[in-house]
Amino acid sequence: MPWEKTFDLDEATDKAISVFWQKGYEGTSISDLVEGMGINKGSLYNAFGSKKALFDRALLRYDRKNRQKSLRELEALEDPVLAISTLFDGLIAETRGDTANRGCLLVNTALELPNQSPDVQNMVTGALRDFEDFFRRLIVQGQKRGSIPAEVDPHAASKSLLALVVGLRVLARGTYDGEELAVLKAGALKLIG
Amino acid sequence: MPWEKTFDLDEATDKAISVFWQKGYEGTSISDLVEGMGINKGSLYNAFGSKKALFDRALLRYDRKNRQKSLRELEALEDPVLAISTLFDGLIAETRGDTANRGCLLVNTALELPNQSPDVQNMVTGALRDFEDFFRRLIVQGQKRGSIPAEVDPHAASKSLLALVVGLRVLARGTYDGEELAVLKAGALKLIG
DNA sequence: AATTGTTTATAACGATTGGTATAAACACAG
DNA sequence: CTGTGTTTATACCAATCGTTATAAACAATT
Repeated sequence: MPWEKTFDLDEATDKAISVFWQKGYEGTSISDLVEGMGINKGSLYNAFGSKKALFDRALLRYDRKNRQKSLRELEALEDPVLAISTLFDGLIAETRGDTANRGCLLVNTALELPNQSPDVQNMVTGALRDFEDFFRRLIVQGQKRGSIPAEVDPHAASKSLLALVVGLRVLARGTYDGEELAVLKAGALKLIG
Repeated sequence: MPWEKTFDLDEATDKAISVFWQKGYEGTSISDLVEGMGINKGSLYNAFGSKKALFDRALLRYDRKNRQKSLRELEALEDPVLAISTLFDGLIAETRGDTANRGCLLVNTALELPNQSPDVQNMVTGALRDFEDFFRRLIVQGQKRGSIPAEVDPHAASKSLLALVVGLRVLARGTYDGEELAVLKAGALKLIG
């Protein structure tokens, strides 16, 4: 048995994420990927098969490492209002550090949805519905504990919060700066207060 | 003086809008435009100069015919809460009729902002800030008339409303259907109530 | 009918697209 | 040292990209 791979697939995927994130799927060429990932074109096709397959893998990994991880940590706070407040603080802090205005790969992809493959469509819609469920669970929990008024409709409020997050991500790509986005947190809290 | 043009520039631009709207700027090829606009490639370049120039013109016209027109009509209602309520009704009705999930050309472009030309960047950010100003004027007006509580912060609420609209437009591209988007109206009214 | 400028169709431009092929360089196992 | 299989570099593929050029068909004014 000879030599079993040399570069790390996940590391290479992380670099691919970075490229897709900046340029979008359509706007990214194989040359961009070869340059950004630091591997040869032959290795890329040998390891990942195609541009589309690489994007699928990159998007899946991005979602797991970012959205899923964050939501898990926030839910572990066991304090719904604090979780939502902290979520927005995090989004705003992330935007402040995002000098290239990359926004969120998931939301960027959500806007290209009709032109994406079914695999990608399912991943994106699944992630967004998962996000909405997260908000709904928090609201119900908060109402049980009395920190969120019973008049709040969990289904309506969770969808509104998701729309607010998505809107924030879009506006972060060049329209609003960190200071302007910060006021959206007040809007989020108003939706559950 | 000979023959002064045969096809209508604005009509042709409308058809170009339709193509860009469905496929995005990057995803639209000259062939797509020639086919969709029903004119020859030579005529296209003679009349519009370049793909980029055509997109500039298309985006400008789209904004004027849609966003600017709608906001003007809503402001003429002279009833801030009704105006915002009607705005969301309109967005939801538009989404229901949008079987191709085209969303909003302006928001679609806003998400591609960092990769767009300065002209386009300025047009998009200008339009979004104009949208925010529209909300702020309505809120101030509503507070004067007593239909909107004085505790509402016009600057924060107007930005939150804009984010909600933008989020709605993104989620309309394949994640939520008309019925699900309808609940966002309640969220908007809560932000000013 | 001659002039003028737009239309069309068609061909071509160089550059780039996503993807494949090839062969030498290389790293490990036996 | 000999396999085995990955890496690299390089060349290549047909197709498409945005754009320009050409020449015939056409519509209007003079």
